[in-house]
Amino acid sequence: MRATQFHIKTTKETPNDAEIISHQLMLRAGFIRRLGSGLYTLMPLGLRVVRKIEAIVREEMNASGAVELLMPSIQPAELWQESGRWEKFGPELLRIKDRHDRDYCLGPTHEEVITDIARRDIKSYRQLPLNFYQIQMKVRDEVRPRFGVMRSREFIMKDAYSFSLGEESLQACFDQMHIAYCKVFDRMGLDYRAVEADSGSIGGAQSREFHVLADSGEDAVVYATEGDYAANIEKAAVVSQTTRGEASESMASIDTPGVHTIAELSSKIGVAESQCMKTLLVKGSESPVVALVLRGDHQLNEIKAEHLEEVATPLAMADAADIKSAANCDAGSIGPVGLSIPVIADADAATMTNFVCGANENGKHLSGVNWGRDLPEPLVRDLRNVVEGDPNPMGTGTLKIVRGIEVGHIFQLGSAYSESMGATVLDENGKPQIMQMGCYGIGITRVAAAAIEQNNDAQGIIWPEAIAPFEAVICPVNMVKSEAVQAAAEALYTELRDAGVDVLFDDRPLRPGAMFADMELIGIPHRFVVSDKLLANDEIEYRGRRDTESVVIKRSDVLAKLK
RNA sequence: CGGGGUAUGGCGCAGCCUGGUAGCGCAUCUGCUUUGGGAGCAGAGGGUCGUAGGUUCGAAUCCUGCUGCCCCGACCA
Repeated sequence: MRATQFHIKTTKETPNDAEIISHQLMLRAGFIRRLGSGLYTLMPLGLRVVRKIEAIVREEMNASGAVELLMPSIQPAELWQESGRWEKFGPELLRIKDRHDRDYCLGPTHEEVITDIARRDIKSYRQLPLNFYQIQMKVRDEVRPRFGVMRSREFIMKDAYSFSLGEESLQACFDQMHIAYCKVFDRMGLDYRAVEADSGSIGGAQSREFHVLADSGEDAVVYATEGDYAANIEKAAVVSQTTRGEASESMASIDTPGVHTIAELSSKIGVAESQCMKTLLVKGSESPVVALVLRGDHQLNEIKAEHLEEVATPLAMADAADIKSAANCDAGSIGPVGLSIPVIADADAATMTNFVCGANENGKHLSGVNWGRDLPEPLVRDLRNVVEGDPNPMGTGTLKIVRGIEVGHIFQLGSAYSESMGATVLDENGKPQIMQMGCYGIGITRVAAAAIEQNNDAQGIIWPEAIAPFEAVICPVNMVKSEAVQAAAEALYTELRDAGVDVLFDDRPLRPGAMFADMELIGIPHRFVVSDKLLANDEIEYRGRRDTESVVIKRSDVLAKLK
């Protein structure tokens, strides 16, 4: 590709509304252009990157035996009503009406459509297992789009759906996707982890997320210092090792006017946060509200809480009126003593002695409180997020926490959709069986952003070679004045193209400094400079994007640099 | 959904407080010079100041409504 026939539009200034580095660089280097909140045009450079990511994904999906198709992005409401998600999905589902006033949505995912196809086309166990995939635009009306294509309202996703007879076959499909995903991210040269994840409201089955590690990641990923345990913090189990000591203080009331948070309480009365008790009221499934009790320095894990049968799904905090009627005080003064609602304590909270908690009276707290003596023993559950240093649930080492960007998710759906939508096949006995499904996603556009988060410097982007918009660039110095440089650059361009290199020939009449700066911002992995001075010795200058110095090589050694 | 901010040429901003002919940098175009790290000089084009009202002799500026966008919060006891 010749730069004069392409479209390169870079800017020195950082757009004011881009917060993270990948967003800033993608805008500055001209990979994306914002159209509206969470809506981006993929400019020619950006589209090249996306196409390379897609190609790798497509190759590995095909190699795994999956079959590509393409489903509509507009989906009739009837299908979603059938699966029950028309009501469940919430405001993220962008709903539209057509001219006949019929309801549709813009697909945020395609389980309903693929299940509809499967139930029509797949009639016999002999056709199974089968794995369909597509690479397509998804639409989610995000509460708050941000970080450019990292969390946008329209994005490209590869989604695959497997159909199996029996759980063993489902597990095999799942394992195969796990392997395929590792190959995909390995080929892209990304630093990633496959972690255990919560399976969401559908529940039960296996679920793995693939996270690219980066400080700007929106998720917390937990891994063990020894062994290969890794999990999303939403999922990571706490193995409590503490045991309860003896009660040594008597319960007393203390005045705490204006104290509403654990931090305020801790500093006001000079007691460590870990000695305070945090009491949260949430909507219950049977009783109107349920109390969740945690050590003051621990954080509630909402996913774990939501999975409790006593707690309403989805998790909802009690409102002011609920709190008033259940605890007879306002938020900030609640405590577990004397409550007549179910009290569920985190395992670590349940081993506390002589703790401080709200008195269920505004402006008062209680100190020296002890389970069993001052209030009934609670139900004990794992309610909190793990913290660094917690023991590995697998028994070896301790846990560390890093930030990750979720770029892939593989997930056993089981019969969640096939059952409600009647997707059955006849088994070898001629009996109808519900198909077992799996679903497997990769956020294509998000991978591009994640790769930049992980690979950049002060000059700009440093693309991993496999997904760079161009593998190499030819930079002629002062080509307008030198026919020799022009001829040599053209010859090199032809040679590289003939060798199958995806090369950009920067034939714009720019000064060298401007050209180099552009190419470094754009992040092309290999640069070849052609100049009169070098040509005199039959030489070319080479510089890898990560290199700090250029090297002069023989003209004949150019191709070797790309191996 | 709650709070805050913001809207001025393609981009980034000043001007607004204290009303009086709309300005700067980048980018763009022309010419000359320059040509190994985002060139210099000279010139040029480009803005219904988000939108609808109001106040005023006069509004980018003051007031009101609306809209877009951005940030924070929506894990808290």
